[in-house]
Formats: sequence, C-alpha cells, structure tokens
Amino acid sequence: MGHKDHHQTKFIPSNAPTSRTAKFKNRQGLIEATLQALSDLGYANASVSEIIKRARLSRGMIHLHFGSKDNLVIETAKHASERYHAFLETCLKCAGPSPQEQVEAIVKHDLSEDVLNATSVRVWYELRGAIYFQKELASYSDTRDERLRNVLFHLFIQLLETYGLKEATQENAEDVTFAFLALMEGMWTDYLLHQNGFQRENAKRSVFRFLQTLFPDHFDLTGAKLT
Amino acid sequence: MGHKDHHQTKFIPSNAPTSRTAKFKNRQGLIEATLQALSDLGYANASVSEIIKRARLSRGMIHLHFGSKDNLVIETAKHASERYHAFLETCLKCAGPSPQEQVEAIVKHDLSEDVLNATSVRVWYELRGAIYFQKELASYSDTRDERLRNVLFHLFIQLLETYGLKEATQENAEDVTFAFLALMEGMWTDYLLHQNGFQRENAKRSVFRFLQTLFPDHFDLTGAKLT
DNA sequence: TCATTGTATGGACGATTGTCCATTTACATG
DNA sequence: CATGTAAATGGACAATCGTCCATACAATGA
Repeated sequence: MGHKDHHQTKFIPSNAPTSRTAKFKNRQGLIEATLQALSDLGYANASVSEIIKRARLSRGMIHLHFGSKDNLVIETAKHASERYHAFLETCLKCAGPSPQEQVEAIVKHDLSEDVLNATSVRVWYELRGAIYFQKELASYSDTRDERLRNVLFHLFIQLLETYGLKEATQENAEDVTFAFLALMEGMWTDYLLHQNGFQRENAKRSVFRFLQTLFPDHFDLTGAKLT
Repeated sequence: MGHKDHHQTKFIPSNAPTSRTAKFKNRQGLIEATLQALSDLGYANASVSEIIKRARLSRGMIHLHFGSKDNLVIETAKHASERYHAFLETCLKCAGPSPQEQVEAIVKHDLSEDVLNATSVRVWYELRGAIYFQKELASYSDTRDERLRNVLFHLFIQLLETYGLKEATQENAEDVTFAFLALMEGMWTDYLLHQNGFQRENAKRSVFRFLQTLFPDHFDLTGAKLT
C-alpha cells in the first residue's frame, strides 16, 4: 500500500534521479537496518522480515543487493568493522606521538560514546557469537584483534624500555598487551550487561588506574577526566 | 524405528524400573543436550529438533518436562549457573582463609579446565546474548555477578587496608574489583575467540602480574604456576 | 490378571523462516 | 514521445520453527 510512497518520500525528496545514488542509498539502508535489527532483536531474531521492515524496503531487495541474508550480515559486519578502525585511526592521528598519548587515545576511543554505545555493543556481541556458525564473519568481527594488538604491543615495549627493564621486556609487553585488551573487552561486556548502571567515567578511571600502577611515570588519573 | 531401542539401551541397561529415576534422567538428558546444542550451534540454531536429536528422545519430551522450549533454556541456564557457583564455593572453602589465598582461588577456579572450557564458554556467551530477548535468563546468567562482586570487594578492601591507605580505600576497592572482573571477563572472551591459540598459563600469569603490581607484598608470579 | 496411572512417542498443525521470480515501476536514451 | 534497461516490488515456495495431542507403552496396585 504505502510502500512506494514511503520509499519516494525517503529517498527522492523532489524529483532527483533514482538510478545509482538511490541504489547505493538502499544498500546502505539495508546495512543500517541490519545493524538496528541485530541490536534490537539479536542474531537469532533478526529475520529478513524484521530487517526489511526497518529499512522500509521490499522483501526482494536483500537478494537483489546482497544475494543472500548471510551475505548481508557479512557485509554489515564489514561495514561496522571498517567504521571502527577508521575512527580509531583518526583518533590516533589526532593524538600526540608519545606512547602514553597514543595509549590514552586508544582508551578514550574505545570508551567514547561514538564507539561504546547501546547499538554498537549489542551488534558487536551478536556478530562475535555468530562467528561459530558463520565462519566468514571472523575476518570482519575482528575488532580489537591483531592490528590493534600489534600497535599496543609496540607502544608498551616503548613504555617498558624507559624503565630500563631490558631483560624481560618482550614477555612483559606481551602480558601487558594481553591484560590491557582483556580489560577493555571486559569493560565492553560490563556495559552490555549493566547498561543502566554503567558509568563511563568509572570505567576510564579503572583503566587509567591500571595503567598508572604499571607505568607510574607516564599515567595518572587526570587522563581519565579529559575528553 | 530404533527410537525405543536407543532409549532402552541408554537408560535401562538391564531391566531396572523406569518411572521416576528415568524421568529425572531424561530431564537431565534434555538439559545436557541443550548445553551441547547451544555450544555446537549457538542460540540461534539450537532448535527443538537439534536438542532432541542430541538427547535421543522424542519430540514431545520438551513440552512434557518443561512446558516450552523457552523454559528448557531457562532451566538449562539455571543448571549451568548453579554448577558454576557450587564449584566456586568448593574452591573457596578448600583454599586458605587469607584474602590473597581467596583471590588466588577465584582466579584458578575461573581459569581451570572445569570452568573455562570450549563448551561452557560457548554456552555462557550465547545465554548472555539471549538475555536481551529472554529477560528471565538474566537471573541465571549472572555468572560473576553481584555475589562474586561483593566477595571480591571485601577481599580487596582487606588487602588495601594492609597498606594503610585508609583514605581512598572504598573507591580504590571498587575500582580494583571492577577492573579485576573486567580482566577475567576479557580472558574468557579471549578464550572464546582464540581457542586454539589460548594459553591457560599465559592468562594466569597475566592476571597474577596484574595482582602483583597492585599488591606487591601479597602476590607474585609463582602463584600462577601452581594448580 | 486387569485396570490405572504416569511416561514417552512421533506426526500434525499453523506460523515463520530465507530464497526466488514474475511483474511493475521509473529513469535514461534514441 | 517511444523504447530499453536497471531497480524495486511483494507474493509464492519449500523448509523448518515450536507447540500440542492422540496414541502407545510400561510399571504399579487391586
């Protein structure tokens, strides 16, 4: 009934050409709708019907644009992953060059409202869980994986070296990286589970307290309060 | 065809009475099968058909024993939660009474093969994710929740007091508890994601290194090596 | 031994899943 | 304006979902 009208009012404000720009917009719309459905309903209940309802598009569009629903989910994961890494890279470039400033930037990025919010945390959790029976997701649900792990490892190496702990630097840096990543993972999980009670500032303070005990010369709790 | 035979050979070895013991066994069998299905397939694909296939029972049994599939999942979560807490309590009783020994016991419990294994971690993850659209699960997927949080909080209070840091003890203990739980959460997530590469000993060492930096008088890395 | 009771079976049911395609719509080009 | 091509629609389809029930079975008490 009103489907066509909705589509027109949504994507063709006046009388602009539909063709390619509209096709791209619909493609993006499906991805956004999938993110929303995953967030609202979880992977188990994010059906084709629920996705197209949110996209306000017709049933066949998923097949037309993505071939299958599985593929749509994979592309959605890819989209989310790229957004995460792009924003992270921006944050790292804006921050100062010193290791402590870089680490600080990573913490603030990962706990910022742009990254750690109700929708994205839910989607991230659901897509991770789905890796088991949708192996192709693994490559795109790699938030906080090898790339970031390597960056952190080298940052911590530098920080450890300033203490002159040459002997066990390698192993120490590995352990610190491992623990730091686990800590950040845990923060996200805590946000997921206690969305109402979660205090962003407390989370930041805990992480900086952790960093402070490890590197008392480089970190203090004032870092947790800055945006 | 062979359904009856399977059932008999499984639950009635010789000619024992079926009645109540068998009913209980079938009930337990369904719960175990649900755990297996959740682990193998995830919540999204753990259908009634897949569960009864693993339990080697007939379709109607779920309705008979649990009323609905949703209820079976809830009872399964309850079962898993009770098992986790019962084992944790045993570990805490076996360990020495000092705060550092109690914390150590918690770490070793949470990273032991009995608790942190392929099946249980998968189930834990899936059930947590399902809380969103199955609210009743929340009360039984509370692994590492308020109960454990309180225990840890008081243990860390005691440890902090020995340093004479009376002023900020409360806030410090909260932060430490928060960070510690996040760290353990993250370890589980890491196990989930990198099951092949995960090194139990590395995880233990990282946690103990974390504790050592916080409480250098009470913890050292030798604790990480003991079973 | 026969009736009763509780347990177990497996197929039927409507609802919903993801896929696909015949059809319609709308734009770009001749 | 007419024609061709790409985009979008929404219903048809088989498969599967969870629920439920008529039936069968097995053990117990009279």
